[in-house]
Amino acid sequence: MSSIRELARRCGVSVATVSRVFNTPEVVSQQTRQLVLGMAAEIGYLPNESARTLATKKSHMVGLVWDTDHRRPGWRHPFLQDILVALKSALSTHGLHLLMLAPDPGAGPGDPRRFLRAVQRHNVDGVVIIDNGSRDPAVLALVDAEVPCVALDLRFTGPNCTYITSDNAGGGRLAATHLIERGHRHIATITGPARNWPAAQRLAGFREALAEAGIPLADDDVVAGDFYLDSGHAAMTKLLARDPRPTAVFAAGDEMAVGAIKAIREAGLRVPGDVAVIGFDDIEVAALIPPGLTTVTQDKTGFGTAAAESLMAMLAGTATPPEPTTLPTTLILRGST
Amino acid sequence: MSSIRELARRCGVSVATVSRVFNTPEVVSQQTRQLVLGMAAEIGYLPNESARTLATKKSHMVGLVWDTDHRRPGWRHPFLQDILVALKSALSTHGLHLLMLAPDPGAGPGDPRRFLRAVQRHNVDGVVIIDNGSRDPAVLALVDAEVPCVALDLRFTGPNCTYITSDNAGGGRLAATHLIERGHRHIATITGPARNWPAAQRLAGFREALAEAGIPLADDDVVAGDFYLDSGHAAMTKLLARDPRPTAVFAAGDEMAVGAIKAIREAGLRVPGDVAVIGFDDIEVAALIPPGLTTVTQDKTGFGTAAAESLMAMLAGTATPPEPTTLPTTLILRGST
DNA sequence: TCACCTGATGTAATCGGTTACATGAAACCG
DNA sequence: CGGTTTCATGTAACCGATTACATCAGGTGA
Repeated sequence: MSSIRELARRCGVSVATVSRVFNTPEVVSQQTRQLVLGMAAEIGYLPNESARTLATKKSHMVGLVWDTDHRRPGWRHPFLQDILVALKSALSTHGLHLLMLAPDPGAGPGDPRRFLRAVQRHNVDGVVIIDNGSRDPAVLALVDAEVPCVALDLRFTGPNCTYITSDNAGGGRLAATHLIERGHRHIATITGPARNWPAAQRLAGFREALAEAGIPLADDDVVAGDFYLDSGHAAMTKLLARDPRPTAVFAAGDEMAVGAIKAIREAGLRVPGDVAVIGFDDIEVAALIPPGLTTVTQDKTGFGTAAAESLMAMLAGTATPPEPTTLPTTLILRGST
Repeated sequence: MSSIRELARRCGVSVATVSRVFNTPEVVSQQTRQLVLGMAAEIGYLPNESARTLATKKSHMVGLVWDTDHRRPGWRHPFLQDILVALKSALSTHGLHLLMLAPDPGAGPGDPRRFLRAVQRHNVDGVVIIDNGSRDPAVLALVDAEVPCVALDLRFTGPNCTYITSDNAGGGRLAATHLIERGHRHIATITGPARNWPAAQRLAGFREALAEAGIPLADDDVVAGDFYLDSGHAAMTKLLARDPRPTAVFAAGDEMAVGAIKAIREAGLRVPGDVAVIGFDDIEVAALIPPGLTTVTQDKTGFGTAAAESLMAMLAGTATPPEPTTLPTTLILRGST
């Protein structure tokens, strides 16, 4: 691989001039610029990023901390996967590469600095966190560090940290309103884990809209799941045992909604005839299962672009991190309501 | 950030000794090692990877080239997403980080070297290609380069390139055998694009097994799709118009299988009563749609670990790339057959 | 004519590591 | 006891860029 010295020698100029051609072309004369560029193309010269990073401390890489908790395989969650790939393309348009970080080999498996160390070693310009809500100390260590940091679908803040979430409350409200408009008056909900913030917000919005419409929500009509299929099935089974049974259910996640539909069918009932179901997330299955799951969609592409933009703002060197971004949610009508 | 010189000064040793403590600890005396390690922990010293890479030309990063063709958004395919995350964790266990490469900013959008350039600039130790089969020149440029390279679910070979695929022919055979055992004698298939190698292999295996059982396969019972849902629906519609109509269908991808099921239902027929359906891939939906899709599963985790191992072998410096890996496929029984 | 500015370029220190080679002390051996 | 190993460590060149500062030629204005 040819170095900058080699290129400089061939052009009969100094290394400084070559460097300027690539970094501040406007201070180099037309003539020299052409010469250097031409020769660079000819011998296939490419600046070495490691050397640049060493000198400038900017790596043009964003570190991704993903799925830190191996006991809860968040990586299987299609929603998070969609966000990941959206993030990658958004960063690409800014010329940033995404480094999926392995924990630092010098740190033990439980070391709270295992990701922070990896971040520091690699001189990444910023960090994005995608995780399924486990309050892993290794993640919190990042949030408190001085590296610019953006958390996706998690409410983390810090001196250099902001976050992106959907308008979960608005989405919950959307779901309730839709069911009310469809004429339902006895509506139950399958919510997420109590300590999960997005889940709590969805429930809060849902509650508000019901209250505004003067529709009561009994405690027994609120059942918690864990966002995965089986919990939705179990919760729905419980709800079907109620008397009178609810005519509609809002599940705070699509997988749980699918589980609920399964339970309803197994009870010999029909969707949406006997019980209407609305979900949240709009993952791929939502469109594929019959009769099609009506759901509140989250803007996965928006997560990616918002994260990239927040990061760019912080890289530009603002004093305080940008405000958290809240992405609008919208209703997707399908056959289940 | 404290440097190696700072640490050496504090310990009263030379930088060479400190470097040895981290790279070849066995040549350093117990005593000094303890001293250096202790002081390193105290002042929070971490070796700078950019500097190491500059000196050693090993970055401990694997470049990922993902979804090069924006007209065909392969990133939406759940199967590829599953492979991606499996790859990430497999590499983690080897202490390798995964760098999702953006095209080199110095190259135009159509430049066939836009990924190769990014690879070279960043000194990545190897490259993994995950792509939806578009024969993008920018991908082929990588395959022909001297950087170790592994292609996933693509049949690419080169001087330093090997690939991982499933036993697609075996999977096709599995599907056929299963349907035959279930008593079907008129079996159709929805295959993938003609030029797609995995699709062709699945079809070949399927054909063989039918032939061995003495069951004919009419040309009209073979319809091509493009792996996406709608094409499966369209293909099935065509097949249902046949007289007599097939009693079972093998779809070479789960999304197409789901589309087929939809078409069958819309025609007022039942799965598996009137038409049995078997898919390929085992994506998430397969388990979620009623009645559950019987399918041939690909080992996504296996893709990740095999890729990591092939890469490790090449990094160890073998003369020739390792043989391509073929991962076994297995039958997953669910309700659709 | 001289002092001064401007624009293009060069010199050399620096970023933070690795490593070939040199050094020196202690151990070993006949 | 002199010579040879062996072990632990140090010295300094090097990896490939960036950039503060110096230099120098040509142009400007008084």
